[in-house]
Amino acid sequence: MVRRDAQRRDGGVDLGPLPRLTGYALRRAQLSVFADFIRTVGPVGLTPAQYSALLLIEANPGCTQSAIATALGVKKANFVGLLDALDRRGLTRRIRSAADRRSHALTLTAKGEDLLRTASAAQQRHERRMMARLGAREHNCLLALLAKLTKADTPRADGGAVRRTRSVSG
Amino acid sequence: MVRRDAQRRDGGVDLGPLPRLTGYALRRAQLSVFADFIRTVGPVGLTPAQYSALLLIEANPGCTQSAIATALGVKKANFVGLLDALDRRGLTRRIRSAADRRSHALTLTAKGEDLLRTASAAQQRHERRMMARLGAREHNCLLALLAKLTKADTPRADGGAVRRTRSVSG
DNA sequence: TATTGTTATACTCTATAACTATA
DNA sequence: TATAGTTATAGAGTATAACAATA
Repeated sequence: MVRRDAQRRDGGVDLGPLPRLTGYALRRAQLSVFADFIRTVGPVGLTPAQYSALLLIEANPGCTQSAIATALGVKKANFVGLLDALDRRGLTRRIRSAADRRSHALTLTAKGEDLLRTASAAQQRHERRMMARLGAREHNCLLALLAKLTKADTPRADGGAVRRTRSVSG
Repeated sequence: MVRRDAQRRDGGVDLGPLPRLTGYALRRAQLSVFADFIRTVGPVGLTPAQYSALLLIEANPGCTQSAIATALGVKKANFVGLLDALDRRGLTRRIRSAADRRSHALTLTAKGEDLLRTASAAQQRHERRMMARLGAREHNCLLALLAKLTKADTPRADGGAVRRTRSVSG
């Protein structure tokens, strides 16, 4: 019963140890799930990043740009353009804070709330499809494992401070 | 016992339903795992993409560029630069195929095999650390779930053919 | 001095089209 | 006519530095 499991193939090529590497398996799964998300929620007019930004603004009305950006794991500098696009479409609004006039209080407009509702309906169809790939119990198990895997590290975006990550190019 | 689980916070902001979205949880976990990979294997001189390319070439000596690129889920056009970098460093070699003179047979050089061995030692330290975050049994479970989640879809890179994915910008 | 939002910039990834040389 | 490798290019995503306004 010696199962040759280093023999998994993809279009005729031996994948070797690749499918057993945690990072590689995560990357493939993530791309697969995002592809379905984009097919399902994309037609509403939102990318995954935009959808998650709207969700966070809805859950934290009046919150600051930096706070949302950090929670999303996005640099504040890169969050500006993302917000600009939502603002331009009249989905969100930036309001100068009275307490601290450097910062913006973010809110959804009525139009933003409407679109978010539509997007969330699509998102739920997507989510149900992902759950169907695994079954409810195993899907729940997956989410727990992913949270556990993430918890240990993940000091990302601006809030992260000291972590260096020095990219290796070439 | 009504657990308010829409109340998970990150630096003072309510994450709402975000942590329960499969795609979002996958993205965060993947970034966390890749960050550890880069810290551990990066100093050897390989990115995750380069490491996986070397693994595939080692497992399929003489294989064609398109075959490797497709198996990795990379467009053949984008694989050229990746291979160029490895070739320039003397880790891989492209040999014109005698049978079909359009294609290249890819192989590792002795230097490439050496570096891959060093990288794999580092990769195993990384992998053990990821396993330690979950425990051996649960880590195994995670890999099984990810494979199941990926299997259903994933028609990526050049081989994918008809799939469109139309990106949503703005 | 430090922080918020911003601009500018650069580097990586990814996607598409078009070319060449072979088939 | 189709395929393998290549080039060029454009779009996202992400990283850093620096600036104005405000604290």
